[in-house]
Amino acid sequence: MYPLHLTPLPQLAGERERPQPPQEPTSIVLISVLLPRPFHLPFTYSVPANLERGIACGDLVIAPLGKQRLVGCVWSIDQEACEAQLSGKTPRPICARLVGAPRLKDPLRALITRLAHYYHCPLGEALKLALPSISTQRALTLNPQQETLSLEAWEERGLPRALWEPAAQLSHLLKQRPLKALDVPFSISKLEWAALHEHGVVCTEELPTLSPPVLMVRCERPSVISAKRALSLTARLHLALEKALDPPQEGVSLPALAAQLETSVGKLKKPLRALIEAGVVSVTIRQTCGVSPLEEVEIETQALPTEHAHSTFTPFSLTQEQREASERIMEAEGFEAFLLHGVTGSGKTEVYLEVIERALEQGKSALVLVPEIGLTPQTMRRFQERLGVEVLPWHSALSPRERLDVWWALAQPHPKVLIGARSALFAPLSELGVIVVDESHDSSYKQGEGVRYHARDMAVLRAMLEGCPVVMGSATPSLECIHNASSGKYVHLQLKQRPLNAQLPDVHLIDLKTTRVVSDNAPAFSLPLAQALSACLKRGEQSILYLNRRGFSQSVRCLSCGFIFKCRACELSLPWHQKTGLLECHHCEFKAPLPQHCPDCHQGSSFAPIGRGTERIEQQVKSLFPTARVLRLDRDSDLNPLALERVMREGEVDVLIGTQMVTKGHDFPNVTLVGVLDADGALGLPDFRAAERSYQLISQVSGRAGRSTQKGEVYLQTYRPDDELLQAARFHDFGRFASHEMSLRRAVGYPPLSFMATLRLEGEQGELLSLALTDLSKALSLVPLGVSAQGPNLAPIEQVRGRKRWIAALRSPQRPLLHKALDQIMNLLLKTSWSRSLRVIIDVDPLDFL
DNA sequence: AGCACGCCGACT
DNA sequence: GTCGGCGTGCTC
Repeated sequence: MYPLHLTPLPQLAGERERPQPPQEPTSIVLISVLLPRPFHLPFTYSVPANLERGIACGDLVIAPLGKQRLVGCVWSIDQEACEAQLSGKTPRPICARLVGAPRLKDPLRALITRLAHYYHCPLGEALKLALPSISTQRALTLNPQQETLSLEAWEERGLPRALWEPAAQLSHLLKQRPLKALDVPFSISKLEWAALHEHGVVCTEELPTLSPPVLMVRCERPSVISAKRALSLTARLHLALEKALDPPQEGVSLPALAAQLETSVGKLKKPLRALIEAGVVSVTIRQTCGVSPLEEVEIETQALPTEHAHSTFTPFSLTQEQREASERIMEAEGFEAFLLHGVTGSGKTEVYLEVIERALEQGKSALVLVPEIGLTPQTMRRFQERLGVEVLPWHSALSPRERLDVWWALAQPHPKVLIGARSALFAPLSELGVIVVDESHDSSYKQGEGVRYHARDMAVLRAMLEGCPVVMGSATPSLECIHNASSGKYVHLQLKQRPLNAQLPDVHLIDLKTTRVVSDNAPAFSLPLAQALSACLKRGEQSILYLNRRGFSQSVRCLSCGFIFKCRACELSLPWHQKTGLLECHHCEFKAPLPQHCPDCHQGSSFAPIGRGTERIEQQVKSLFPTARVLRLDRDSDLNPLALERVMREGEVDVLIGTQMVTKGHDFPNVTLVGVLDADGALGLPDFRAAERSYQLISQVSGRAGRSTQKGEVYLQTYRPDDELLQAARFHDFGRFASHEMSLRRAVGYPPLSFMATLRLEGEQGELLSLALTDLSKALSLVPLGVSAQGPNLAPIEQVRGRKRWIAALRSPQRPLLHKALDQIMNLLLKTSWSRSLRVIIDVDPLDFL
C-alpha cells in the first residue's frame, strides 16, 4: 500500500510561489497567517510535519485563535520574520490546510495589503473581503489533554466503567476528525454524554464548515483494470489517480478531480464508489473542513457548475467605433487603463465581449464588475451564449451554498468569466486577462459600510498588480475618470453613435414655474407631460416615470396647527405609505400608524399629505388614465426586480413608475417616453457631487427611451430650466456638463482636483461623545501643512436612530499628505480612553457627506 | 471581531 | 445569596 496523491491544482504558468519541481525549503516550522479579524498583523503558527509539504504563501489554512478555528491565509514563510513576530511566545500549530481550495496569489495578496493602507483599515479586515463567508458548526472534538489519558486515568477520574468502551471508541474516532454529535455511529444517552463531557473525554467546539472537504486518496493496489475498459470513467479515474503519484501531493478535491476528467462531480460519485468497493483506493476525509461526512460532500457538490454552454454566437458586425475601441484595448501589453465612454445604447457590451473573448483565447480569465442591480439573468445569458465558457455569477442574491460552490469552482485552472457586483473584485481568480467595470460611474461601486473601498479604483489597482488591462465603461463617467483620462492616466475611448443609427431621444424641459398643471387630480403632471403620456398610450407604446421618493407623501401635516410629522429618532420628515397605512422613517426602522389626534396640538384630527412619492404618482396616473396598466417599482413593491424585464418586454405594462431601480441597465425596446417628475430632486442636498449625480441619473433614465427603431421623448419637469446641467442634458452634451462642472470644482479645489477623506463619529449625546469631539478637534488642528481640515460638524442628517452624527473632512491636493494626516490623527485617537467604546469611521474618497 | 474575565443591580 | 449587565484586554 502506498499513498497516492493528486495535484488539485495543475501548475499554472507564471506561478512563482510554488516552483516546479517543488524545491521544498528544507523545513518549514513557522508560518505567519493573516486571519479575517481586525488585526493589523498576521500571527505566527507552527506547522505540523504532515502539513508541511509544499506549503506556500497564499495557501488557506485553518488556524486556532483562542477557542475559535478560523480560515486564514499564509502570509509569510520567512522563518526569521515569523520568529521575530512571535516575540517569545510559543506558537500554536495550525489545524489544517485547505487543499484544492482557491489560493490567494501574489497580486491578490498585494491588493489586500494596498487596500488596507489606502483605506486605513486593519489588514485582517481587508482579508475578509477575499474570503467567502464561512459558517461554523458545533462539533465534538477530542479533549486536548486526553492524549495523555489512559484507561487507568479515566478510572482514576471516576468515569463509570460502563463508559470506558464508548470513551475509547469516541477518542479513536475524534482523533481522525471532529464529529457532529448526531454522526456518532453508536447511541449514547444524554446522561452518558454529560458524563463524557464532565470527565474530559470530549469537548465541543465551533468549527468552520467549508465543504467540499478535501479527499485523501490512497491507492491500495496498482491498477488491475484492463486496457479494454480504458475508456470507462472508472478506469480513467483510476488512471488519473495513479498518474498523480508523481510528484506526490497532499490530496485532491472532488471538483479538481472532476475538472481533470472533464466531467461533473455528480458523475464521479459512482466510479469513485466502485473503486472504493473494489478496494483499489480508499478515500478518507482530511480534517480540513470541520464537520462534513462523505455523504454530505456527495450531495452538496452536485450543485457545482460544471456544464459548459456551447457557443451559439454568430459573428456580429461591430461598428467602426466599436472595432477601433476593442482593437485598441487588445493592443495593451500588460496593464493599461481604459475609459470606454459611450452614449447609452452605443454597444459598450459588444466591446467588452470582444475583449473578453480575446483573453479567453489566450487561456486567461476575465472579471466583469456590474452595479449591484445590473446582474440580471439576461446579462448572464448574454455572456454565456456569446463566450461559450463557464460564466460564473457572484452577487448578493447567491445563497451561502451557491457562493461556496462558485468559490470552489474558481480554484479550477481553466479560463473562466466571473460576473459580479463590487465584492467579486476580490475573487481568487488567477491568470486574469482583463477586468471590466461596467457603468463605472455607478455609486454602488463604493462600499457604504465597513471597509469603504471603491471597487472601480481597486479594479484599476488589481489590474495593475495582475498586469492586465482594465476597461471602465460609462455613458456619464465620473469626473474623477474624466480627469484621469485627460491627464493621460487612462486611455480615453469614445463611442459616439448608437448602432443601427438609433437616435437619441428628444429632451423637453418643462418649466414648472410657468407651465400649467394638467388637473387638480394630478398636480404632479404638467400639461405637456400628460399629453405626451396620453399620446404614448394611444400609440400602444410604453413609458417610464421617474421619481426618487418612495411612499405616498414626503410627510403629513396637521390641518389645524400645521405640525409636520417627523421621526423622533432621526428628526427628519416622516413619509406616509399608502400600502401599509403607516408613517415610515426611511433612515431607521420606525413605523407607526397615523394617530387619531395631532401629537402637537392634541386637537386636530384631519391630516393632509405633503410632497409626493411614487405611490401618489401611481394614483395620479390612474386617475388621469383609468384604463392604463400601471406598474410601480421601488423597494416597497412586491415585484421582483428581476421579473421586471419579462413583464415589460411582454407588454403587460403601459406605464412604469419607479425610483432609481427603473433607471439602470434595462433595455425595453417599446419604451418611447420617459418623464422625470422632479429633475431638481437631487440638487437640494448639501453635497458638491449633487449635480454630477443628477446629470448621471437624468442621462441614465433618458437613455431608457427609444432604444430601438422608434425615436424616444424625454420630459424633464423643473423649476430651473436654465440650469447648465439641464441645458447640457437637453442636448445630450456630457462634455459640456463635465467641463462646466470641472471648472466649478477647480474654483473651489474639490475632487477630482484634490483628495478628500472624512472622519465620522456617531453616538448618543453625552459626556463621552463631547470628550471624543474635543479630542477629534484637537487631532484635526495638528494636521500637517498642505492639508485642510474642516469640522467636526453635525452631519446634514443630524441624527439617526437617536444617535448624533458628526463629520469632519480632510482635503489636500496631494494624496500622500492626506494619508499622512489620516495616519497621524488615527494614532492620536487610538491612545484616547474612549477609542474602544466610540469608533471613528474613516472614509477615503467619500461619495457623500450625509 | 469574539470571547473571557471581572465587578455591580434585580431576581429565584 | 446568584444570574447577568457590559467595561477592559487579549488573541500567535
